[in-house]
Amino acid sequence: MATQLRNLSLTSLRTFHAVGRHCHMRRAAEELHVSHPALSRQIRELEARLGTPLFERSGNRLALTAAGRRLHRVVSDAFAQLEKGLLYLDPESLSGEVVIATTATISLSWMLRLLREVRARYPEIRLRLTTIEPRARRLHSDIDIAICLGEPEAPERRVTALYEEHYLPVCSPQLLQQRRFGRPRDLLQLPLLHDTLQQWPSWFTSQGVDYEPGAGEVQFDYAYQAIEAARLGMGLALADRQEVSEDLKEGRLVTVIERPFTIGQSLYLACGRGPDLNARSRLVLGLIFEWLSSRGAPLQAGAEELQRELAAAGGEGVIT
Amino acid sequence: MATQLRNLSLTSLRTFHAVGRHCHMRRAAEELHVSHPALSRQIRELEARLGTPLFERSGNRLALTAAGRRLHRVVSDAFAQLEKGLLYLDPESLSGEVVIATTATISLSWMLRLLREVRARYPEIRLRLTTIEPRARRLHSDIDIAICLGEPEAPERRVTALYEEHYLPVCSPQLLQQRRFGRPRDLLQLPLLHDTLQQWPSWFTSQGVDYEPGAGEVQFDYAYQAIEAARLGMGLALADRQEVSEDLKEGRLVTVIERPFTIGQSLYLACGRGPDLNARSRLVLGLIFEWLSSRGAPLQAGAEELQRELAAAGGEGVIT
DNA sequence: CCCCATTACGAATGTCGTAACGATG
DNA sequence: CATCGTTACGACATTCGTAATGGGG
Repeated sequence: MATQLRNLSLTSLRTFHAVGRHCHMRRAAEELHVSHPALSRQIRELEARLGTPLFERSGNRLALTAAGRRLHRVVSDAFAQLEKGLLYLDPESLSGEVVIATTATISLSWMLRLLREVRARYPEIRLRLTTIEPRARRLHSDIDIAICLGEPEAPERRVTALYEEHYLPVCSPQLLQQRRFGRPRDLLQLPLLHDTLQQWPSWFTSQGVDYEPGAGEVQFDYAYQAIEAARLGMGLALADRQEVSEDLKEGRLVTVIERPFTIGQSLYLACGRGPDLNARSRLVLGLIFEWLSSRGAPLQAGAEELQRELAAAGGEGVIT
Repeated sequence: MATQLRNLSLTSLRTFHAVGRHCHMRRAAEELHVSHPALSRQIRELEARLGTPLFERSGNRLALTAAGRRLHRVVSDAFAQLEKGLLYLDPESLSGEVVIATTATISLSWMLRLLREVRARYPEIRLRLTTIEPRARRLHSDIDIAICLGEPEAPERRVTALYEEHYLPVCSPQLLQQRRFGRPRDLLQLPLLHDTLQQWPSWFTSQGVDYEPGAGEVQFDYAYQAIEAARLGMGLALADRQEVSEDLKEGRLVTVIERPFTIGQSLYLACGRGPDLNARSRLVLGLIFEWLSSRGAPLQAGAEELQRELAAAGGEGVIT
């Protein structure tokens, strides 16, 4: 059994790809622009190398064996992957700018890390990051991709809900030390860090606790400031899980108590429709989706649909 | 720009795979058992076909261009996939039995569906499903793979925690109708379905509600019986999210209220260690992990490690 | 002066197409 | 007897290896 790829002729795999798809030599030969006997010999050679029949010959009919089906699945996947990867090789088609707009909080929490990944893969793409206000409704026309908190008004663009924000109380592990906070009311022992969304009161209400301002509380304009303050051990911030996922993974922040809490606030993605979406933006979008899903963001149905469309149009590999 | 795979010689891709890895013709030639000039021409031909330089020649040094890095990533992934797929083609190495042991509830909730998938892919493998009690500590020696509720005592096996059970109140959508149950105590309006684990009282306690047996309650021995009763509209069952994921997806059951609740009960996987784990079992394990992760099971760290080991040893594609 | 990549040319290998064969329904 | 897959054989094309060339350090 030659299980090593190096012992195989890759042309025979390409042949097998076509023949396995049609299960019909004549048609496969037509597709490949070669004669039928050529295929027959390629297949036979491949089977000999593998030591396993790939087709069941019953009379004049061809049918894949179980091993054949397995190989065909693998070969099809691999070829599809190659085909997709070939789409965006040409630096010419990538040269140009992609303008990304998002809030200051998102840019600090994950967009910058993502852009580092984008640049490593596609250095030909010039990137520009524009900061917008959290509830911005209008988008400047030269923005290619926008990630907004709240639904923007952009009828000429494709607007997709990404995921609903899911807020967690987080703080520095030093601040928490060994203590455990089992009940929501225990959190009032620590200073709370607010931003203008003012979610702490509704969080306590949702947990059935009366909230009253306590000692050491600080009010910020933006969430990223409250999060940075939490990193510095200044108190408890209420942050979206996705926005602090890297902090949690790397231990700069810890969750204090696990309670599901949302205020119906969603992240929205706005991009050009079909032809208005250039190849560069499609690539960046593909990496955005890979980034979010590889980090467990609970993508909404519309977002997954867009992701599939992009993948079908030709995405690439996996962020490592 | 020839972005079509059919216009490329696949041997040139194989050559590129080696040369790109070494960035050194001489060493790559050694690996492929061919002469250096052969590689040089293959690469040059490939670049011509693609219309894009893949290597930057500065003096005598080779370095991948951005396009080259992208192509190399894609090609490496595709070849790795092929290589893995080739490992388990031979029906000979698969012929034999795999004995899987699990609880009655798990077998009905997802194991049978998974086995259908396994059989479709590897019909050469004979499958046997053995039912064990939820808290079984001892495993019969001819079991290849066991999925247990609670940690089994099996020092000679590799025992891995899969995920912690996460219980949800579920019922038939007909029973729920249009009503919404915002507070945990509202659930007492519906008849509760119990199994011997008796988790309803602790669920209510965890939600700060005093529980007292109400009208229409039914007590079963096993969880799968309570779940089936819930499907039939007999009342509310408390079921592990994973165990009812298919029911939720297909609308046979709906969640009544979302509250995180665990009782520290975990699913454990027991299988042979290294050499005791035959190829057949490895394949089945690979599909088990793909099944669970593609359905969003919150796998524990040890489980993901085992999954990676299996993938490295040679798994296959994705369950569709 | 050594190491490396590239080019040139004759040789070997592999692949292909045409034609004939065998089997099936 | 029409269709299909397989085998046989001569021709073509690609790829290879050896030897020679040209840059860099």
